[in-house]
Amino acid sequence: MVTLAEVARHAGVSASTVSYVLSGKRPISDPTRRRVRASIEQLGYQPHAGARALASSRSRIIALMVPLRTDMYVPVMLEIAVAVATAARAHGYDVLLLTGEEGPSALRRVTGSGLAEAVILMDVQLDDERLPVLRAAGPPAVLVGLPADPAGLSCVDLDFTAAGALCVEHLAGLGHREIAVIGEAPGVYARHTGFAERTLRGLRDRAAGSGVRLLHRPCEGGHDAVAGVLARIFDERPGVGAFVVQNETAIEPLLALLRRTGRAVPEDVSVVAVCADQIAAQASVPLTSVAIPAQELGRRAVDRLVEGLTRPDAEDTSGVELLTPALTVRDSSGPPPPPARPGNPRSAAPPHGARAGSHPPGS
Amino acid sequence: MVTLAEVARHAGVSASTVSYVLSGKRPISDPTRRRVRASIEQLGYQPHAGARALASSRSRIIALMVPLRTDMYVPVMLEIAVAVATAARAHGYDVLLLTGEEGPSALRRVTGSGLAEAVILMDVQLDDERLPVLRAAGPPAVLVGLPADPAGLSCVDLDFTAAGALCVEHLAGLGHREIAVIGEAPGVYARHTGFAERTLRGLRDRAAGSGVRLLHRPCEGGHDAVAGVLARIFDERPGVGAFVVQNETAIEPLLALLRRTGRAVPEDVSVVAVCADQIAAQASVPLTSVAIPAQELGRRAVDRLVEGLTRPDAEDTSGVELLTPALTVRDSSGPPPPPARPGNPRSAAPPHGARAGSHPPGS
DNA sequence: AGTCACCGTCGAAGCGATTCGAATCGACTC
DNA sequence: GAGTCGATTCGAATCGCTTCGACGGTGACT
Repeated sequence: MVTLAEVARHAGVSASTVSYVLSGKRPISDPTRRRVRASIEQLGYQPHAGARALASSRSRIIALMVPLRTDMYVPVMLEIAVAVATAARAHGYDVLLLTGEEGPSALRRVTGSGLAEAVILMDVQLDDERLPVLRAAGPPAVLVGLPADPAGLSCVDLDFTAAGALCVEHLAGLGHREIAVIGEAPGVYARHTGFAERTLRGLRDRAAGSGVRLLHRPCEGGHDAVAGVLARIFDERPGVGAFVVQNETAIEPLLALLRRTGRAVPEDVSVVAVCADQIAAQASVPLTSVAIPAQELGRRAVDRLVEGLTRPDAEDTSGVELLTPALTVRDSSGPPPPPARPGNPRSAAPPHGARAGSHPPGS
Repeated sequence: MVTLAEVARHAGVSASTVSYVLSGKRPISDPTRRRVRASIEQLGYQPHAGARALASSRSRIIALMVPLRTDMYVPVMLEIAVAVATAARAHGYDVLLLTGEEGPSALRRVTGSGLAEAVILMDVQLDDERLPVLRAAGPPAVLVGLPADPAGLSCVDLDFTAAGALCVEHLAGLGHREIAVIGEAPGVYARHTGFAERTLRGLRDRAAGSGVRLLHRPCEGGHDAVAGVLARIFDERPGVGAFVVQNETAIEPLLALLRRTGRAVPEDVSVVAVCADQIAAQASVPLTSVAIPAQELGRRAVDRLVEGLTRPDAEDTSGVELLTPALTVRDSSGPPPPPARPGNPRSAAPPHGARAGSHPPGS
């Protein structure tokens, strides 16, 4: 392995000079710098990470803690993780992957050993057990998500409340007055995961303000679960004309079930989703949706962290940053069908018909 | 920050003694060890990662390179990544997250700087540009996936050839003689991603050996693409009675389209998938499937790596390890329908019928 | 011409562990 | 009773880099 000293000898300067060429912390004359650069290139020198971390007490590593349970929002999680890694590299940092399994102690470990300078936490619970650790010995940290009490913490998240409001607004604007919400699995609410509850609040508040009736049902993933929930919804509220879905695994089952029961989307029923753009666009009916800006979330988290790391004077990096949601109109939302009139049997409850289609699809 | 020296002073021993207590590389008397342990505990000592890496030239970090494009197999990717992180921790290693973006140079960087001791590569192409780097200056590495020429490399993967064979075997055993394969996006084959081609080979070989006609069609994700592919398949081979799907985004669209065209699964058409178990189980028809053992893959990769790292004498850690696939029978596969006879209009081409269903689902 | 800044570079002192040879202390052998 | 051996523990060197104070030289200013 090539060391700083060898580079120095090769370039005919002292080790410290090479170091300063690399860090730019002191002025080095142009010819010298050129010479050193050439030697570095020629010898293929790479500074030793450990030695560097030891001497400077800066590891240039950010720890990223992803939840262990991969039962939720998986594509978004990975997208955020990749965005974090990419953004971190752009700032010269590397990313250490931590799973939730070790819990709060993992934070102490990587932080206390100087392995990581800072941490990014994903999938934050309203009352997260990792927060006390952060507030106490607090390594610099950014949460992706919003806990119940964000005081003193730095958080980035989508404004899910606004996202919920946006959905209702869109549907109400089209004329809908009865909306059903198909939510995340009950467990998600039980864990008090912030985004789910905030979305719900946004939905409810805006519904109340717009004279819209709202029905919310948590829902496990999978076809059968969705079928059950859907049946109950139509049972309780036969007049429901629009759905808001915040559960990636419920989307296709929902669309399939609507189709099978003869409800056309968007002619008979509108559907709006809160999910990754790609999923919305690829659904069997391209869905009007509020996207979860995974890339942006990851990038912002890193940017905030790095800013706090490089300028420790500006202590005001804490605080909550909520990204403004955007609703993309696709093919799944439209005005409610006209009220039932003679000769038009299909309004709230579509007609019963045979179940089978005939020719091959697309023909 | 607490240092080794402070612990030593507190325990009344020398620094080296503390070090040996920690590493166990030399015998330490019981009372001393106890005393040192107590001091460590009391002071909350944590060894400095950088210093340790410098002195021992072992960073206890494994780099994990995930592909940048997150357009494929996302859930599996994340599951493997998490499994790798978990397994690595069990061996006392941490995991550094690298994206494919930086390409081969990222390998040189983390490896040359001593940041990571070894690497795990995911999403390996048949002719991967990262392989030369590995073969040349070769840091210890394990590939998850199988390149064209695995000579001198350590690889772990599912035996996709066997997986393909297993699918055909299962369907042929049920009596099917015409099978259509809905594959990954054309781009995946164009990139020569090993697993896709190997699965295909397994399918074809076994089909040839079992007197089964096979039709393979790559397929983009999303409803429309699947519709097009499906139409072409039925056009060319009206007698197709079974599908093998290796494309997570095509599964639900396929099921939906089959339903819509009046083909019941498994009565009229059988479907077998190669995908994550969870997806197969949660599909609108629980799918008979060959699972991709993500956890196992991640764990094996780490185990191999750690073994090679701790016992450098046994140089035989290279070589290919293919996990044996297992087929789980669920609800989507069954014998083909009896040949058409008078009064039974539905055989290869189901009857044309009205499109709408009537009552709410589940009622 | 002498002094003062200042620029560019050097030398040396750490950073906090690991590791190897050597020292210490009883116990035991001859 | 001196020498030896084994079990422990200590001291010092080392890993490769950063950083701070110091030093020589040049140009400006008086």
